[in-house]
Amino acid sequence: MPIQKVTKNEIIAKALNVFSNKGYHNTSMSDLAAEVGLLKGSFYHYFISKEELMVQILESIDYELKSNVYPLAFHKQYPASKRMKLFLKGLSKVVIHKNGGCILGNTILETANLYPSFRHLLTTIMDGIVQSFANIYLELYSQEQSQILAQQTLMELEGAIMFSKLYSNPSIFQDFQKRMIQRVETDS
Amino acid sequence: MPIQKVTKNEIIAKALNVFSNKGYHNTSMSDLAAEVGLLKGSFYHYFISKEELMVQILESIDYELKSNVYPLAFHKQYPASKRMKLFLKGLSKVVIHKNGGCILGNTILETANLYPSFRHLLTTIMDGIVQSFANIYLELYSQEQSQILAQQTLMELEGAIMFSKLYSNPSIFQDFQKRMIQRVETDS
Amino acid sequence: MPIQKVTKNEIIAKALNVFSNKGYHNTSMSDLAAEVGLLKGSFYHYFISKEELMVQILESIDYELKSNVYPLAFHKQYPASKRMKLFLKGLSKVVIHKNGGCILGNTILETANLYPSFRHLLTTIMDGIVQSFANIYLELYSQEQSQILAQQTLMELEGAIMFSKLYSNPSIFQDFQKRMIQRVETDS
Amino acid sequence: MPIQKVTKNEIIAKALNVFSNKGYHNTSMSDLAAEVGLLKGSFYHYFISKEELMVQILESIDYELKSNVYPLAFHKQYPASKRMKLFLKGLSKVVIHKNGGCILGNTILETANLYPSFRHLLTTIMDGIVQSFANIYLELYSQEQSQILAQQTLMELEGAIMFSKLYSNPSIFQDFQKRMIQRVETDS
DNA sequence: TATGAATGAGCGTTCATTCAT
DNA sequence: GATGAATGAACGCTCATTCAT
Repeated sequence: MPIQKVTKNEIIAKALNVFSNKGYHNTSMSDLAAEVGLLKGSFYHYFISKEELMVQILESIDYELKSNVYPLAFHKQYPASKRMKLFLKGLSKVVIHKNGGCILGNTILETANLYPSFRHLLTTIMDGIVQSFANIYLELYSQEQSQILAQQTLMELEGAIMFSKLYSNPSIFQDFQKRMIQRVETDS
Repeated sequence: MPIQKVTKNEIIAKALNVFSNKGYHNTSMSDLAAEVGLLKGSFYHYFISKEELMVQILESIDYELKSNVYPLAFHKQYPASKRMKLFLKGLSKVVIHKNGGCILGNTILETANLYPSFRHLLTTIMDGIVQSFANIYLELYSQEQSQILAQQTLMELEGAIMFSKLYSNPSIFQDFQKRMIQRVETDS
Repeated sequence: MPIQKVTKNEIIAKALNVFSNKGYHNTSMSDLAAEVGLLKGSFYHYFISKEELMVQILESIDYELKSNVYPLAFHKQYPASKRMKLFLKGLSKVVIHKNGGCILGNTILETANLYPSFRHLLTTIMDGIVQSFANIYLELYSQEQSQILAQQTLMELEGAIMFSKLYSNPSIFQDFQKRMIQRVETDS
Repeated sequence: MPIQKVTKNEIIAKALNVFSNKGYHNTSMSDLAAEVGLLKGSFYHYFISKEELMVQILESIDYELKSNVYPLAFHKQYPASKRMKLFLKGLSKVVIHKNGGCILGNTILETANLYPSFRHLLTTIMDGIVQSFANIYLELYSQEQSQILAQQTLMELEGAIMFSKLYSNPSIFQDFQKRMIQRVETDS
């Protein structure tokens, strides 16, 4: 076998970081290649285009969430507050990158109108997150209320990350998390 | 005397629209010039750079909000719900563009880490909006609670616009507005 | 007015030469720019793409032939042999370039199946040349025979240029010309 | 022992087809590898370069013509017209590919000035074809006249193929064939 | 003020080729 | 013999910007 400097997954992980920090259009293939330690041209052995790379990043996020994060919201034995805490932690790990904000929010605002291939994946992921939140709320609220609360939660989450980024102040997002956990605490 | 084809304000208004729809990095000076009806070279008589143009756009937004929108939230005779309604309407007019979302949110996510000149203006504007919301909430809540609610409101607003854009569904943002108005309704 | 290093027509003339010598695909925009004394990027002020440049080259050939060459074949007072001689000379001047062969033949073989925009122009030009030959033959042959002979003549012309190029021997094409002139000589 | 996925001859046959359709410069090694079912890297076990591949294609054409096609023109018992018919048929089979035209004409126009290694082979082949035509004409014409007619025939053949390609009309080439056969028919 | 030619760097992508495995 | 990762140069083209006119 030939020398393998990197794996596809390593590229996806590193590219995700660069995109998070610089945005889709402001990230060049050179930036990505440099981050990975390849030449620009070599990048195309792994991904046929910049667009396809982003698609695969989003797919890997979708997979990661389905495998490891959504289940946290559906855990049978934990109370809502614990599930909320674990879910937010897991979600943050996959989707939020220091200083760069949330890859989902970033990508939605920058590209949703331009790349249908992105939009479809992004809606799938956002739907999945909302349903997970909704399941947590179901412990305390009606079906309908849970749905609404879940959507609001994700909206506020994206807003909170935006604020954190603008003010370079991570505690804004941490406060948001605490608020969400408290909301589902039943201190009987 | 030479012909003046456009005014600086006209350029700012049109450029704001283009940036809202295409994003900062994905908008070229050619795009802007074409929209305004100037040639690329002529553009530089009005704005020395793309960055400076965006700065002036943000400044004009700041000015517009201070002049015409924040006062709506401080109106002495109107009840909170009416002020909320008027304020949201005024804010949307200045800051939200059809399909393109909110220029503030877009610009924060795309550029806050890259252009300090943008960041300062954006914080000023976001602070102003939060304080306006807070003033509305003050009719019903404590100082501290109003502050928190105001920040949450703006977060959720940005999230709601993001959702509207992703799902191409303006009613998500309209529902958000209704929710905010109801929150401060005191139907005694 | 800004400094003008070159005119569009100069570019067309020089690009025609380069394309004739190197072929369409083997000619890079850098090659063309260098020939003209511009940077690659500057080229795009004159032609929006390589394809469009070739289109305009073909259009200028069509125009040149219509203006100055076809009329030679329709000259009322000259005998067929003189018209043939003048027409071949005029045609060669526009369409054949030393060592590079015939831009029409080259472009047909290399691109006719790839660029519909080229094909349409090429057929127009080839039709015009055939009709001119046919008009010369009409002095001695029937309508129908003239048509056939005209087409054969252009075929042989392209073949003769191909041979000249392959053997680096211009006299092959010159012999062809003599043969064509003799064919319409009426030595009464 | 390692698997041999293809033979050199198979590659040559398939590459000939691709080059015929797309031209030399517009055909990439990836195109060729894909057509053959090999990966790009594997290709270089068979041919050290794109140029060398084309050389071997031309050599194989030369060989094929010498083995199976030229003899048709020298057949002792057949009359000129039958030899012409068989020879044209045999020649077409080796050298002409549907839609793509004649590999010889294509390659001459595109590369004769660029690759001396091609030029030598191409002249050898063209000479061989001319001599075969000449031999057919010898039945009816003088040595000298046969030579001239033979060269003219090949020129017109290449021109006829060019026209067929430009107008996407194979009957132009078929008409040419009929004309050549009739020319040597002696209907006594 | 407006023009548009020119720049030089950079874009995303493809090229022919190499070579350790 | 076959692989496919890697190269480095080049591709066609666009970028933000400059400036003589």
